[in-house]
Amino acid sequence: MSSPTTFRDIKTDIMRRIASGEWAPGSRLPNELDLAQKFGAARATVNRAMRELVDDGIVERKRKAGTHVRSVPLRQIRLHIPVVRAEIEEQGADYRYALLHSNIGRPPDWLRARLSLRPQDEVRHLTCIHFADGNPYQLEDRWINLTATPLAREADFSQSGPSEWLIRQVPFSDVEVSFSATAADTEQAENIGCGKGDPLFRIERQTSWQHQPITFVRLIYQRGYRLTSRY
Amino acid sequence: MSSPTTFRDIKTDIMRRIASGEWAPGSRLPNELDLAQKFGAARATVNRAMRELVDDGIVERKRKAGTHVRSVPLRQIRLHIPVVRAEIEEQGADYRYALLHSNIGRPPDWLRARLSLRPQDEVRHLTCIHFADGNPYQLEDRWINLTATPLAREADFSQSGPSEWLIRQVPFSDVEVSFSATAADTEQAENIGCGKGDPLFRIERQTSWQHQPITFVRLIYQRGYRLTSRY
DNA sequence: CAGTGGTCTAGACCACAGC
DNA sequence: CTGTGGTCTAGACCACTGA
Repeated sequence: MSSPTTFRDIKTDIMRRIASGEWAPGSRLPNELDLAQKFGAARATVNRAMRELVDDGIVERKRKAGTHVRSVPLRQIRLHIPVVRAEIEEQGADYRYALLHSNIGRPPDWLRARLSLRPQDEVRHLTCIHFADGNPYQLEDRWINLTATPLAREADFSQSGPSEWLIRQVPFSDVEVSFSATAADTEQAENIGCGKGDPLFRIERQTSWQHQPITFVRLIYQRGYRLTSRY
Repeated sequence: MSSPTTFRDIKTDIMRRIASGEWAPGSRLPNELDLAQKFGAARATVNRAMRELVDDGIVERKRKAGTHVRSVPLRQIRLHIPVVRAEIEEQGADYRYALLHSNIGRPPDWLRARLSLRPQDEVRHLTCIHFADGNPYQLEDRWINLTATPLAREADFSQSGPSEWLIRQVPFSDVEVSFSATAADTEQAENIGCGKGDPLFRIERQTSWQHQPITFVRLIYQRGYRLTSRY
């Protein structure tokens, strides 16, 4: 008697059949009960395999309609956005942080629109630099909604960055992130040590939690930075 | 009699306790059996909730050691890298494609090193433009390993791009992707219609399948492009 | 060695949505 | 209306790994 069929076996076999063309894009797979009999497994085991295939963007499922191979496989990656301190220390470099500027006030219009802030909301605005081995690595331009996180009004960001503080205050959040390229303006060029107009990699991220806007941040990386991921 | 506790209920409750500080970062959660009793659910239900929490980067689990709240929550996103045709058409714009250049030969050294190609391997090199409403949207610089995908030697890429062809030939793959900013060189500036030295968003992606290198591609986007995602 | 998570089974009820 | 996936249960065996 051989060991029982695992959900991994089933997943692999189904992927093989899809790759081989036996189950073409758009075609319908047998239902769970039939597959369970075919593989000699319980329906729950087949179900787990199928859920992972959905998760991987390989098939789509609908009640009654059944399971279909996606006609265009969904190209998706799991991107880990590193916390800058950890990223630098993992490279074996020395991490240092500096707060350039901090103030509290009414948000500018573009920010109010972007975060859907109300007229009475105040924000704390911070600009910081993160260094690796003494060289500028990342500029952080951070806005925190004080209505959502009132403790940020008095928090001390002179020794460590607002990211690390926020992640403790708000462990989960809904996030919208965007990646782009930008040209260094005069101030950025000076702070990060590159020429004016040099291409810099930029991440913008706004987070909210339970429909309340928390923070917006713009991260500018040193010249030549790459954000890399495998999947 | 109320309806049974769902894995979602359990997940939500655990997240609430973590957010409230009841289960602090680094602390150990009760084991599955205890949680199952506490929630009045089967162990399998608790297990599913916990597996999702692992997946979301909120907890870590090890046999015997138990389940611990991650001390630094893992910031990860699910990034959907759009197929350029779909991306353009979803914006309601007209998609057009042009092949600029195609040839077959030995790979340059940097590519051989990057993809771990063997001395006898040949590659097909293609450069293409993707247009949105007549404007250059993306430049594609594509290298295909002909040993892995011999059909690419004769394939016709004059009407549609190699991405769409490859995705049909190789539905799954292991991928390494990187995002960065680059300055437009003379040729890129001309092709994409921007100034030389302008900052451009770049994606580089190399894919393999079953330890065999398939392709390397460098995508350069029009000025001002943003890759955006929610999670 | 023993506690913990990893997984499978067989059966059940249910919700949704195509037919 | 009925087929299909979505989920829960109770129980079992096993594999890893920390104490």
